[in-house]
Amino acid sequence: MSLRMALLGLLAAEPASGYELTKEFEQDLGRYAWRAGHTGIYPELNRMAEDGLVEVTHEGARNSRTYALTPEGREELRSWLMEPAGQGKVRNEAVLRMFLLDALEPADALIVLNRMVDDSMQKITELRGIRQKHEDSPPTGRDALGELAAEYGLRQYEATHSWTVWAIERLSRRYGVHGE
Amino acid sequence: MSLRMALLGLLAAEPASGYELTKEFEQDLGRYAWRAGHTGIYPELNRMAEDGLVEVTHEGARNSRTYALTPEGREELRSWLMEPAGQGKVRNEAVLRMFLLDALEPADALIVLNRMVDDSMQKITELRGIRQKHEDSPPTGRDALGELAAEYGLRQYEATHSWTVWAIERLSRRYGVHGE
DNA sequence: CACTACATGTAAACTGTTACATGATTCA
DNA sequence: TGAATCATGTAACAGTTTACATGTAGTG
Repeated sequence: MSLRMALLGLLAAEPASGYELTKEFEQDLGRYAWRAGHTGIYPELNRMAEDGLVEVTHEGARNSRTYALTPEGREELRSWLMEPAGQGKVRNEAVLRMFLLDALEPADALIVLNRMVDDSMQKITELRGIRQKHEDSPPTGRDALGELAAEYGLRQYEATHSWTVWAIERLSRRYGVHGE
Repeated sequence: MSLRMALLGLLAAEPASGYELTKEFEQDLGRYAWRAGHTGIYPELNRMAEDGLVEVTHEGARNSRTYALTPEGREELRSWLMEPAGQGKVRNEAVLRMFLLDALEPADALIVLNRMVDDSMQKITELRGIRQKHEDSPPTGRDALGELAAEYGLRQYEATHSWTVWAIERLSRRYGVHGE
């Protein structure tokens, strides 16, 4: 159901083909929120068309079909977004790795943690650059989702970074291990 | 594969039965990292036993079986944790909802965002309480995973909270909508 | 003409969820 | 003894991923 909502959300911003939607999932959406590949997306678009949530508004070169929301599709998305969310499905491999770090020898855990510090710092720098670009020229249409995503991602990585630093301190408090 | 690693990680901290592991997934692990129910866990434990990664060390009342890691299991977990992580699988319904908020009318989006502010604030308070408890009596064994989780969750919700506040400001900048 | 990017699809395998099922032990 | 919790499982279904498959259009 969430894949369906993700597609409705993207199409709400602006009509698009399955191919374009697939690329969207390779960006921020797939990075922070929901992963999907073209083999899931194309059949789902067809089912959504059958269910009257989207319609083909244009057929272009190379057999491409541009989909747009129908009023029913827009309403379906709205009621999903408005309903109380509850816990929802969570599945994040990176976070799982963090939780299981205690299973490693302190020296090994430190290697992994240091790698995480570097990675998150790099992402933070990258996202601050993107934010600057957004400030210079505010994005519109589907790109506005990228603005939400960049701000979310930035805070996310800052949180991860701060956690990692804490975890390294915790390690050294416990075992007196010190990294560079 | 990630479910398998999650189980190995929990068993690395301390031997447990499928039932106990299931409850663990209902706590922080299922909340932030990886969701799983007993119907997935029991068959996976059996497969892992076949593969020599875990073994039954004790059979107790009510047909309960306590599993422990074998050396092979420990090595499997270690190499997974040490290998470079890449992007990994991400699937988070709550984040998806955030990204798609732009599809709503500003007034509706504001309702949802205000709900998010309240929710995240409540979680932050809750987790600060848990952290205080951990400081008073440092946890050991499998509970230490809860300490990692609580610290991670706290930073996570703080990031979410900060993002939501930003998103509300963004809305009012764009449309001049104001919430309470 | 070769290569890359565009554009869509199916089938099998794998993973995960929901519904159903069973029985043991503890506690009021 | 009835209810709650402990404890494990199977089967059908839903959802995802991987591998395979095909053809079009533009670029050097």
